[in-house]
Amino acid sequence: MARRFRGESHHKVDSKGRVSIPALFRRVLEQGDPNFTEGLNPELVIVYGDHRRNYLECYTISAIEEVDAKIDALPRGSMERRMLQRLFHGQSFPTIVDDTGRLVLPAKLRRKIDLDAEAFFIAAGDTFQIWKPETYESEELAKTEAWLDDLPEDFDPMAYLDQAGQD
Amino acid sequence: MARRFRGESHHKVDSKGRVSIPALFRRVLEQGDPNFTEGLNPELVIVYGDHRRNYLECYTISAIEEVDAKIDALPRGSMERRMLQRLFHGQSFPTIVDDTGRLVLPAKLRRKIDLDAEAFFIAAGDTFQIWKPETYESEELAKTEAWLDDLPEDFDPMAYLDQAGQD
DNA sequence: TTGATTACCATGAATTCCCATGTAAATATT
DNA sequence: AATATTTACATGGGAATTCATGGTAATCAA
Repeated sequence: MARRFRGESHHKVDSKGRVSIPALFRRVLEQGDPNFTEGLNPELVIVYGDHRRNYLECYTISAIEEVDAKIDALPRGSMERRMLQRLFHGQSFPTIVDDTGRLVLPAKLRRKIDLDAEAFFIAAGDTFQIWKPETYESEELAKTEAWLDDLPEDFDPMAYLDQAGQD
Repeated sequence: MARRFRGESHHKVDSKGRVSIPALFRRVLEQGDPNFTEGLNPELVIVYGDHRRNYLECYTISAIEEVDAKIDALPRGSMERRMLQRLFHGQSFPTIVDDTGRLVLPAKLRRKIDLDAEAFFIAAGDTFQIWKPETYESEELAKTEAWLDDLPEDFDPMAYLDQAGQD
């Protein structure tokens, strides 16, 4: 298993769409790019999805290559394959970290998630996500709260950990 | 695996059939043309298929060479071989990117997919497709919706990714 | 010779490149 | 331990380049 992203933070987005990538995430992007060498800048792929998705999901090169391999393994012409191709090949944007550790988000992507002066970064396993802070707060947190509310008062989410391997 | 096409975008088609190729796609076409050198323009092959296909599928030179090799490997005189030859050799159009990064689509090809003032480009695996925007939306998206409707409310298409390796 | 195709030139907008600065964090030095 | 130095980070600005698109002239084809 490759190195994981961890952490969350806020960063300014300037008028050209430039936004700093959390420094810790940069280290992971570097390790996840087979072509990366000291002095160079790592590449990555931003998957933005269809209108229902309101955040950007960022993949390291090796993470996206794993996905590509899985898609290639699906039968040609199958609906599953078409769907996943549309998402990962069509609705995505390949890019590279710049010399100052920033990402440039094209206007199209910013508009899609309604991003303006500030972006929220949060790790999610072997990818990380970029949200408009307000969206994240209202949408994601609300979802989590609602979910926790359905559980017994003293329920400990850690319980799920042990369940995981057994399915 | 060669560099993949990634992304989607809309471009104007002028009265002469000229249409800009997404800049990122051009880089892939360049890398996929064994004869390409700095200063030159890459070649590519557009497969348009029979009357049932309503989009154009564009191959890099190396991608089409792979296809050709596979066809050559089929037994002479076999139906499979004849079918594939008709599609890839007969119903296709070899061309070249022009100096300004555009493709010139002959009237015949435009008519075939009923293309007029605007074209939609979308990456799909190691090729990219050119659609009339309206066709793409109605046809592709409708198909998707119908398909999603058959699935459980909260189903995540991503689940197919994990399934993929196991079949 | 007339409609179509190809080659050249032009331009505004978007994107990339290069350089600059303040500040926080890490390391070295008395 | 306290202070000085260096290094890494986050952010900003302007110049240079690339892109998408349109137009006109030259070349073909029949």
